[in-house]
Amino acid sequence: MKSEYKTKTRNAIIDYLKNNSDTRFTARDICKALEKEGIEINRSTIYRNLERLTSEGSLVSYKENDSNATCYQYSEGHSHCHEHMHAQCTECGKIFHLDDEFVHDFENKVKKEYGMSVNLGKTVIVGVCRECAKGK
Amino acid sequence: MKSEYKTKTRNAIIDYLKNNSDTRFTARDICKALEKEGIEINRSTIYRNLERLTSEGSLVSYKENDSNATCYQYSEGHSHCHEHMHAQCTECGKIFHLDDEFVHDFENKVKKEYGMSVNLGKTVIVGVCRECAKGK
DNA sequence: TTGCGTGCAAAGGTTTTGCATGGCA
DNA sequence: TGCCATGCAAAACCTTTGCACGCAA
Repeated sequence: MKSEYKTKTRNAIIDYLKNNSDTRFTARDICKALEKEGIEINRSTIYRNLERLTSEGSLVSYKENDSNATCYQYSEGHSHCHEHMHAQCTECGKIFHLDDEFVHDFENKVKKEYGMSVNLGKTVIVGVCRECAKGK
Repeated sequence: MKSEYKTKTRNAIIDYLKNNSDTRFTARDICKALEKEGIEINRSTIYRNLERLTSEGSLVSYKENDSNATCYQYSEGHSHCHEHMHAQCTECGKIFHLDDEFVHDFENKVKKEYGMSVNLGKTVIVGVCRECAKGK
């Protein structure tokens, strides 16, 4: 059992992600963004905090196929993100939380037809959102 | 328009992946596996071939959340992998090709409810397959 | 012979780790 | 004061790239 301290560094990171909750960032992105705000945080510290915040459920993390860096995004207070499916726009990075009934229908079909138990929390539907589709 | 040669190296890589088509490998995995068979191939060459084989559609590639390396897997002659959804078992890595009608129903629901146009080829459902579930 | 493929070495980028120092409780 | 967090430097990895040489056609 380990206790944790509240530090300026951790608050700066979580605040920045919270205020930009519709965007995903790499460790590098966050480092540079905070730097512009006059907050200099070492890259190692960024990584250590991102890892902790992710395991605490405040952030979601994932890899993109066209980049070698891990992306992080604020999870918008969805404390039960491991219980529902997500969808992400490849253009803007926005994440949608799919907690509708039809998702469970889909889940059941996959189970029935392929014998696979879907892990909702880890599954990310990939596509293009309405706004980005319009913008083209 | 560039022509391409058939080489022992490329054949060794694609044969290995073909003979282990239910498993995903990193570049490192492939390098070590072939080494055990007495075939030494430079890591750069592995990467260059994996990239080409993927763009040709012989392989599928993706990132896993718990590793920083790109995974590759033989695509089993599914030449239209960009047209249907996939599901992957987190235990054994096996990939299922979901080209059923219920997937399109799901796709339509996501479009209707969230305005998102699903990219079937890039979407991977995550879960645990029947065999791995039994094995536990 | 022509030109693509490979090996080698180096470099670039991401992420991790050890250790001393700094800061929260 | 007692620990946890941070900064710094170094290292571990993954991946890419330039160049000379090798090999397929």
